[in-house]
Amino acid sequence: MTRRPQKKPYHHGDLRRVLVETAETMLREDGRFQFTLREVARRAEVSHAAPYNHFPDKSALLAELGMVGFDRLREALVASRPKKVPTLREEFVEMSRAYVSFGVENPALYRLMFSPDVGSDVHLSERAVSAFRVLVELLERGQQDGVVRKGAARTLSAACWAQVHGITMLTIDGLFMPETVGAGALETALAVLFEGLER
Amino acid sequence: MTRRPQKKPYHHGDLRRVLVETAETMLREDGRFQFTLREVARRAEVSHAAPYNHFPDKSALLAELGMVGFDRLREALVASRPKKVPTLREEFVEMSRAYVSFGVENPALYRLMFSPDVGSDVHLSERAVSAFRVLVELLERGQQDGVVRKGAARTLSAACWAQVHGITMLTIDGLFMPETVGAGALETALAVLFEGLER
DNA sequence: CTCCAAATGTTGACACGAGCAACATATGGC
DNA sequence: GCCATATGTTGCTCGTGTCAACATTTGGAG
Repeated sequence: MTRRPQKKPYHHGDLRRVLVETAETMLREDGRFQFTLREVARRAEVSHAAPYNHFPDKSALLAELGMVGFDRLREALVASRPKKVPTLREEFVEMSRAYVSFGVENPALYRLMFSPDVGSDVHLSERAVSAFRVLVELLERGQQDGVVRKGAARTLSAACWAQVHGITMLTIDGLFMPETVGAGALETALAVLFEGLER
Repeated sequence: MTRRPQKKPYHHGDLRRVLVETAETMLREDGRFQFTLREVARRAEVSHAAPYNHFPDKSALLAELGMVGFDRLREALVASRPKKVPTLREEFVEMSRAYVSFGVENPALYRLMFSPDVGSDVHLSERAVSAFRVLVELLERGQQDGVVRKGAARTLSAACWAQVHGITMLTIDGLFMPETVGAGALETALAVLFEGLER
């Protein structure tokens, strides 16, 4: 009789996961990146200090969210490959679109992933590099097929990463809009980039 | 006798400007973007509520700083033109370097310029577009010389902007470092980009 | 010159978030 | 069964953004 499942037990049981998920939801709702630990606790129906049993401080929770974000991004990139056997260029464009879409659809999360608020967490950088590697592999295949110029694949990939990251950020900031940069700017940017990659 | 110049007069005289300059200094010192209105007031040797006579709220001061930042950036771009009559490519590379240097040398300010904390201030966007136009003009000249592919110059410029913005941001975040992206990644990225711009 | 309205500063409040400490309750290994 | 530990709670302290009430200056209008 000490346990009444319909009433909340003293111990939550899986609070850490719930906190992360709740925070994720808040990021998705907010658009703006502005959430408080206390608000997360409130939504999780837990006292304002409870999160400190699972995260040393706020930025640790943010770092966790950032890692989740990079994992998601990585998955989105991997999943972007077209079904039909595509040309490398098609594959490249699809992956780039997937990247930008991810950021535009999750602006607060995306910004968080690159925010200084998460501190310079080593694990976070590792996740970022892990997502980055998906791009490196694509370019390596392109080099084997002779479609992509010679050179260190990770260096060429960095150029691509910078390009899509820049497009994503500017779009989120409302600076990459048709009235400013013209229609079809995304397509143009990707075309310029890819043609620069060709030998 | 009501005025004693060596003692601080009740009215500051030019507080608005001092606040902006103080805040700028703090941004330069901080590296991290983390400053408070009260700290600005403290440094300006003024009461904590004094800034509210000049800015409706914190984000208004931030927006002002952002505008200053875009003006500085614009000046840096304009000043980047090499002395000797250069090829367009040289000019392009120099301007890009100047852009990235600006961001890397003023990380907190640069981040602020693209931060959601400043709100979507219309004036800020205008300043951003104004800086952006320097790039558009360069590409238009390139098109007249037949060095740059045809197409709306502002759309091609957007691709460049995204590239240098991405490089700058990733560098500030410590993700565009040699151990991750290889040595000479900046040069490679700019080469890829420029060659993509050529017809 | 005088006097008042507006501009500009100051003090003191309030609400709220981060983080810490002391305490309460559950859990799991012995 | 019992106690160390993990997990939650309550209640503080401190700092920040913002507002309201009040003080001091300044710049005209008369």
